[in-house]
Amino acid sequence: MSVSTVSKALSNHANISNLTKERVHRLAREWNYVPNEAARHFKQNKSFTLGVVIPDLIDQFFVAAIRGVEEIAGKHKYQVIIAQSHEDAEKEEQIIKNLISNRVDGVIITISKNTNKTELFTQLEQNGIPVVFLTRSFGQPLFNNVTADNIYAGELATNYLYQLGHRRIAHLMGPKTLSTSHQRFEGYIKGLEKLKIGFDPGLLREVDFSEEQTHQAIKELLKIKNPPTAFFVFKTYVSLDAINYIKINHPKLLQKIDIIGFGNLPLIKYLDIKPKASLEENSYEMGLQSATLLMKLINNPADPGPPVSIKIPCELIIH
Amino acid sequence: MSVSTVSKALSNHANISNLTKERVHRLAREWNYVPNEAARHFKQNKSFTLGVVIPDLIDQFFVAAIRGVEEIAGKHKYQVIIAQSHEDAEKEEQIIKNLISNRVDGVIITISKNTNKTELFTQLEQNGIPVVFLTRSFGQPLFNNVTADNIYAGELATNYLYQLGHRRIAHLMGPKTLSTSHQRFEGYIKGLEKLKIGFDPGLLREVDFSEEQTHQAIKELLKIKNPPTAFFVFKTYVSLDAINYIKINHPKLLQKIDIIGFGNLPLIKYLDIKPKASLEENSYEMGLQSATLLMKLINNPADPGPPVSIKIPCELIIH
DNA sequence: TTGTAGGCGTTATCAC
DNA sequence: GTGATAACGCCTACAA
Repeated sequence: MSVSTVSKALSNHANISNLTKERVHRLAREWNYVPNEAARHFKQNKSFTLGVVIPDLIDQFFVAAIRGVEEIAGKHKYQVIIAQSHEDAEKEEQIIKNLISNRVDGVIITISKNTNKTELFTQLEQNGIPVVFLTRSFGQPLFNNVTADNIYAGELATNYLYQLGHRRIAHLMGPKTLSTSHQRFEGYIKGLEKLKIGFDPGLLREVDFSEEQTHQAIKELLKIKNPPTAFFVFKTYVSLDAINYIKINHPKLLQKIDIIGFGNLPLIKYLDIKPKASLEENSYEMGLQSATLLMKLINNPADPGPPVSIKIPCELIIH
Repeated sequence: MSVSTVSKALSNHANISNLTKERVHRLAREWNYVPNEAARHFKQNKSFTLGVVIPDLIDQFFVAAIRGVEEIAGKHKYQVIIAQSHEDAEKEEQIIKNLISNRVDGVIITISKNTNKTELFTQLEQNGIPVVFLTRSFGQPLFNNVTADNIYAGELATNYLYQLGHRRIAHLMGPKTLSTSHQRFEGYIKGLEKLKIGFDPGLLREVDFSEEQTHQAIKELLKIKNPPTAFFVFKTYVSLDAINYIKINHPKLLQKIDIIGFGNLPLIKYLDIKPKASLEENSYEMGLQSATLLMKLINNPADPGPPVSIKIPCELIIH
């Protein structure tokens, strides 16, 4: 029996008789034959692999999102390679180059907070490797992206804090490089406007996710003349550092201050002093959607069309 | 210029003149040439990839260990593929078969709590794919493994609880399938013996890491005639569920009960009611060591030698 | 120092 | 329904 017959039999080609197929499959099992995927990839010029590039696995947001990606990838018999940039743009560049070398069929990426060049990503697309931006994206030019409905969620949070009686609501904004930061800030502003509270620039601080900077921001904000009684925070990990700071330095304020951040993380259930509420970003869903979109792009390479933007709604979870 | 000349030039082969090398490298850069790793892997029958199979990325222990693996892999220009079994032995089997198909050069695995067959792993080794077991392992037959010094750490914990005045020290043991569970239990027993407190089987419960089972175990233990005042727990995630249960159902006991578990997780810093202490497993170090061992095995396929066991010491971190 | 040829495992194409 | 063959891109032994 020839190699080609065997190959066809194994892939259940229509031209092969059932008898032959059965015999081949039986022997393959008997001899523990394992097809060499490397050869297959090489021949087909496909790797059946998705690259996922994220800042850090310690962030439970990404863990949930990856679960969603794996779910979809598995259904398409695709593998997933996970790589962490550790919020370092250079490391990220290196990872992407590696993914190109390895001819991944598509990339899902949450860019690092320091990433400011779009060239690498256009280069990926020019190499026929579609890219989907997850949660963080650039402003322009637009790439395919799946993001939370940040603006609306920002309004939601601001509004809820107002309902709780707060009139001095501060915002800890994310790094300026991220579109996400601007969107969440925009939601905050919109919320304030609708509530007829003016925006006080004195209540705004930018944070880089480091514990020190968060502590510094809270310290400064609590020192101003008419200090905030509530904080709308870029993400829950930052909220936790904020709470820790207040707990230690202003324990009496703890009861009076309310904090809301993005990310309804599993670890919250272990906390005793919880944020007042969290914005559930549905990160698993975001993973599902970005992988679904990516698979679509991979399977229709001819017609990429204009960049797609998918917005996932957030919910306010009160703790 | 021929293909082979170019190939040699790119890999800085000795036989190529410097002039040629320079010219080739320059053009490669200019034309954005990226070598096709798939072809290379195929030809060399190597993938320059390590497979890492772990139960779940939500567990910060594994995230730190992976960081260590990536560190070493990167130094050897190896890629890392991460896959999660979600503590499901079948899913794990599927993952490993996939890794074999993809001809990974080596595997680091933390087996699921339900894994009881060793065949797959001998099969991997028979396929020339070395395996290193991380933290969890089988009793016999022995495979290469990197584990915490569980027995000594168990003694350490038991002893510390005794120093705090406790005489009724319960143990929440991990699943019986895991060698780790037995080792930690052994340490507990040894500790008790050295302290001249007899082992009371009534103070032992097995947990499967689910919240319900942990709650049930604590519930039962607090109901017995002479209930425990301290708990030595298989891992910190279980400790947290235990603390939550006590907090809700026996708030008055909270001050009197001390809990120690394996795993000095980053999330502990956000907790207000912390475990009394945690055993620092040095998971990053464990990742480093297992990857180093694996790279050694990959690079010396001729002489595998007897299975290697590496023990990483633990420290008791008091919160 | 450079070029030639063969082969790695799989699949698509075409001939039988 | 089955078999022969070429081709994918890279590497390497050997020839020139």
